[in-house]
Amino acid sequence: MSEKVNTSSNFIKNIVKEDLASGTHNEIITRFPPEPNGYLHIGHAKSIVLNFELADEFGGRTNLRFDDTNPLKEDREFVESIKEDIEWLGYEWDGLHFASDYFEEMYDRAVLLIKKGLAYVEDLSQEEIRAYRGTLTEPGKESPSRSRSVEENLDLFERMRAGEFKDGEKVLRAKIDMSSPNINLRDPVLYRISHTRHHNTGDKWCIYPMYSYAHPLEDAIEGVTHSICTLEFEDQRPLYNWVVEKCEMEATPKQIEFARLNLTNTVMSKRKLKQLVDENYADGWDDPRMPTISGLRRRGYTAEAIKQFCREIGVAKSDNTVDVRMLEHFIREDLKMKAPRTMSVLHPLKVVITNYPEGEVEWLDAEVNPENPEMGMRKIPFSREIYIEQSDFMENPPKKYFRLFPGNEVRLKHAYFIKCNEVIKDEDGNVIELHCTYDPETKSGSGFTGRKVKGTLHFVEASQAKEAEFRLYNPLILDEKEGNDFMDQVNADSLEITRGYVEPNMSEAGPHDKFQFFRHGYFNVDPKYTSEDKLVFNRIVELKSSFKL
RNA sequence: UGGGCUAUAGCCAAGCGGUAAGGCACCGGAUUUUGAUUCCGUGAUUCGCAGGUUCGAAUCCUGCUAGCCCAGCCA
Repeated sequence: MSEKVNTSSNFIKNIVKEDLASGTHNEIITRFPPEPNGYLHIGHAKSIVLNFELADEFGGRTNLRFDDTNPLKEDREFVESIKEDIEWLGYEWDGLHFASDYFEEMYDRAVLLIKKGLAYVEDLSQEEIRAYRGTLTEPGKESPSRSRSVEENLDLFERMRAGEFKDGEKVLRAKIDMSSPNINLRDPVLYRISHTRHHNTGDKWCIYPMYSYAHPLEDAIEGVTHSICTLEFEDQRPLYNWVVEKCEMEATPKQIEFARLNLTNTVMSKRKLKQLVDENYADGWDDPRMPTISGLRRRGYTAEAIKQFCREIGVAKSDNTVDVRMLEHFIREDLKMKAPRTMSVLHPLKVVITNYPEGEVEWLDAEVNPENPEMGMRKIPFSREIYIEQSDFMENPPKKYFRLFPGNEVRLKHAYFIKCNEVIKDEDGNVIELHCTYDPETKSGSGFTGRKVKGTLHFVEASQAKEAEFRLYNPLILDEKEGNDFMDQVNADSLEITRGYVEPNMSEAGPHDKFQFFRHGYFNVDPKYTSEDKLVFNRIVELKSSFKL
């Protein structure tokens, strides 16, 4: 299968085309700039696909840059998992950088700002700064520190760096406009003091730059031409441009904002995902119900399906909530030709074929994937005792029920027609076994046309069956449930674990092998819980079905 | 209510003054040894609303309405 190319347009692509046509840029350079303080999720994937494929389409380059300007929250652990996820998605970054690589240059540029009278060291406390900032509708007022001399500012800033002050005692601010209607321009903080060890620079620094100061410099230093971020940074664009200009950066990156991804039945914020993990609603960040890249991977989503989804949802500026069924569509489409078909019984019901010879096992021919004949054939056993799905039998079925019921005949996939003659129940009245007869003339592939049957069931032969565990997932979040707290929307039934049977040849299956369980859906061998003597499958997604009881 | 942004079908989304792409979902129908797949068909006289400009407007102008974001020494 060849990689699909996104031919559709979006406003960012249009900007890039214009910049190339006008000669503003000869090469496109983008970057994916995660903060190493958590795991990547499908929303990040949207940004990753956008940045990497946009540059690639126009022969440009994309850097991976960790925005590690806040050592209080960041950790090495996350840079490794982020790199792993990007690589798994199949992208190769051009340069691998850290914001912290540029701390020295950022410091020098701050000194430049001070010398130009465009930055000053603030004595006011955090609370006072907030009070002086004004409100959304009222202008702020200027701090007494604002009129400090360049010399004094230079001295104070140097002493901030030297560690002479405690956390929060001083701060470096840009001198812009305290009465700006855009609050981001009311003398924003550029540097704060934090005597915190940094995962990259150790104890070298005790002052750290703020995002709004650091980010534009990082982009400019790397020669990024199009700095793509999400909508909430729109108000910061004037500040972004101010920093690039006043710091006299050679390159002039352009910040472009797009709407982040929202998915139905899903929460995407790091805070909420963390809460689900911390309160044990999820089995870690890679729980198959999580929208994290690692969760989707464990669930069984392929990189190709995730990427194709990201390409097809488009890029725009309007708030959006994409139907999660669209994501499901792309994994079905990707696995349709790739995944071997196999029969598994998730909720077993024993069936005895009373007219089949005892002790005999015959091996039937079955296609591995009828949609992809190149995948060849396999052998499956058949004998007197088999398991079928509990939901494939009803003692008193409604109309249009094509499956097994007393007196009805159905086809067993790859095998024979069987007819239900007797229902065995336990003392509580539960159906525990069926007695059926088969018709040897109806063998699959024999060309039998004597009579037709409405239903085809899957089965697993009992003596050769291999036991397995199935983990059936439902949405973690229920949109239709209302609540003030998103935790009220957590689905109490998001995981069903069953034990059943798979075909004997499944003993060869290993972690991350993907299958289509006939009439059920696509499943992935779980890499965490599968062991030598235990096969565990994650249901990636069900097959679509128009069947309604 | 200061500033920024957004509004095209149930959900995404293209469109850039010449008469509404595409995908998902849904619903029909055909084929089917998966109630799957595949195939075929169906939905906007209309683009948040109201005016205006124009031979012609989703596209330009004016006014309104609704939603999202901003008052971290987070990113």
